Amino acid sequence: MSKSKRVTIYDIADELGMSASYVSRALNNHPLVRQEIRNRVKKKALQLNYKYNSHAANLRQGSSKTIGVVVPHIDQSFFSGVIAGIEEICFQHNYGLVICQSHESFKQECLAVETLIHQNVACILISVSAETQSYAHLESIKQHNIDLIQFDRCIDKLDSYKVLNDNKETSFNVVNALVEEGYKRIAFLGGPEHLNAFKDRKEGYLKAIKHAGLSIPYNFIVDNVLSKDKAAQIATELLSLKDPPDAFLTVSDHQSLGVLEIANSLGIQVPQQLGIFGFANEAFAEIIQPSLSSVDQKSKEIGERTANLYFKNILNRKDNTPASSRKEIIKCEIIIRKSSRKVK
Amino acid sequence: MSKSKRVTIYDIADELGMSASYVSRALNNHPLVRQEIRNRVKKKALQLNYKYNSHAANLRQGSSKTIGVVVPHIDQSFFSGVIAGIEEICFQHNYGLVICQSHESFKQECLAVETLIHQNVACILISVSAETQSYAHLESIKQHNIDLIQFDRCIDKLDSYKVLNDNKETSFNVVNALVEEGYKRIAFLGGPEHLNAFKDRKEGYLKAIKHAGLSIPYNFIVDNVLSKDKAAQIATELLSLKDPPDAFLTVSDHQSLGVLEIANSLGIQVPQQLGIFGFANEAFAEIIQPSLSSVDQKSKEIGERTANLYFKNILNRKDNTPASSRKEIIKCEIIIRKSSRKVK
DNA sequence: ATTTTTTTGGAAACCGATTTCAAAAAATCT
DNA sequence: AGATTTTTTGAAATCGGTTTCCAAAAAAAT
Repeated sequence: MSKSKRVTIYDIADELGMSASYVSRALNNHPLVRQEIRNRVKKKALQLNYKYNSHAANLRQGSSKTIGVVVPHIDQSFFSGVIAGIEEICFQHNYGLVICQSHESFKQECLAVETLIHQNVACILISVSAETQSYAHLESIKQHNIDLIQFDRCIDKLDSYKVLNDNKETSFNVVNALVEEGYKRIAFLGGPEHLNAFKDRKEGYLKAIKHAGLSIPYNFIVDNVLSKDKAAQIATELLSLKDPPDAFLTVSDHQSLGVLEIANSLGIQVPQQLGIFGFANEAFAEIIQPSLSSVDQKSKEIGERTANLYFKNILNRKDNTPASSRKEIIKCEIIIRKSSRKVK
Repeated sequence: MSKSKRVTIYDIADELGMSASYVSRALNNHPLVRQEIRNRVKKKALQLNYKYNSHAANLRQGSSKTIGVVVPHIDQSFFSGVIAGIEEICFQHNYGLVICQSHESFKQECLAVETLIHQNVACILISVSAETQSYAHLESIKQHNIDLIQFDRCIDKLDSYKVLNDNKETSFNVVNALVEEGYKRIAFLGGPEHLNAFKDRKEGYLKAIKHAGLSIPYNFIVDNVLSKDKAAQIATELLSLKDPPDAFLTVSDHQSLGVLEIANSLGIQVPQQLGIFGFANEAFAEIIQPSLSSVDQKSKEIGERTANLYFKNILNRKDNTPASSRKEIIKCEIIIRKSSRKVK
């Protein structure tokens, strides 16, 4: 009795002297089966330690109650926050969750998508890798009758629901806040421009600069310096100019940290002489001295909204939403801390 | 031609005028099929946009190339690190990964385990919830021929592979390091004692105290104060004693942060008057001022080792390792920063 | 008492890949 | 050439729920 075979509905059927089809219906609360029988069957199932076999059901039904997620890295706080949100919603709907990392590699992203197609997931939620420029692999998802939702990092040209932060507006508002504090020479440290989130943050910045009528030297605007070290290097250069910036807006908190460290080492007072504003509201932002102003991207909410989009707008509904309105914008929260608060 | 049916091996077989069974073998590089035919079949598969159906294969084979993971929270840095490690190894072996959160709830943990059994995963990797005391649900996993590996938070009595940090030794060594720095009145802020990780850290602390021959007032040792706020509260009490502690060892960096903030507000110099040592090496540990000494738990390595245990020791092997040696210990790395370095 | 409707239940096909078993084809050996 | 071995190839069963279609039984209506 060691290699016990799996208990199936046939075993239950035998024990109760009925047919497997009836057992199936009973277990699924089918209206054609009386409550009394449902109870009897369920009791027996429990007694025999029966476990439903998803694969069998999925094979027959052609779809699985599973959602696939592809992110660049699970262990980045933004993405793990999103995933936590997705998981919660899926759990509520009794859906499973399969998670893949692309490691920012286009090739691995394609592989992940393949795997999810094989698994016959109902829907794929994806935030594309930094390398991803083409999207045949995403088109292929739809060809296989699998729904697709993009979040955070989206391919614009691809027709799908998209869940995004209001990066441009937020960036615009942040600059306005800096201007109100009295900062005038605001530098910008950006990320790779082909990712919409970073592009939008830059656009918002530029718009606000224009709106405020400030004149910013061209070399105050630097793209593609996403790491702390690169940011520190640029900060060193800019802060040793004759007319240095009096504030930095960066697209990540790590960049801001780099700037802050350089300011400290150069004896520049933050926020009095230099304002610093980050993005992402990492755990350390409120902890460091001076505390770092930043932008909360509401990662968990992004996850929840993304997953809900599937359950509310796509599932059980012919989705004829016009392409134009297939965007959900999650408002960021601007958190002003000490690093950008010059006036009391 | 809208609701196109899924392309199967039968379609490929038809097109090539051979049987489905042969196609299956060709796609799987079965030795009985010539390379030439394999190529031809694969080419046609690509051409028809054929996608393998995992469910069909899983149903037939009775096992899926999928691993299930259950953790309390995905978005805690330790666990997201572990998961990143697991994912990497699974990806290498072309295994899928299904991730569930227990949210520290016993009930949700049971549900998650159920789901994974339904999915017929090959193996479940689990770090139990804080609520989990009984383990019938974990026994049930084994009854269903699914392998089980515990990591970090383990039920000792349950027979399974276990992957753990050397919490006790590390804690012992940390206290020794504090003693060497000249700290003598070392307080301990612990976590819930029914979780082995926290229990072990306390034991290591006690052992080191004994070993160093220090006498510590009983009220310097406080259990179950895992949050920053609780730790801050206790620190306030202890630091206002006539003979306060001159160092704190805590079981998390958040606790240490609480202690640090209180020390700052009381005007107590860290590390000169008070040494602080955390656990987990959160991102903020090296960033705050003074930088926080902490313990790197090597979360990613835990994930890798846990997953590898399945692929190397369990899969394709009658696992007759004696229960005693079914433990993998991952050595922590002690990172001494400013908060505990009194002497230069 | 007969017909119609409703309820209750089961037989069998189905989903798609795998695998066993055996037959057909090719190659090798008398 | 015929017999034997080896290599290719395929038919059919299988995994376990789901679902369609149909039949029998019970209840209601005529």
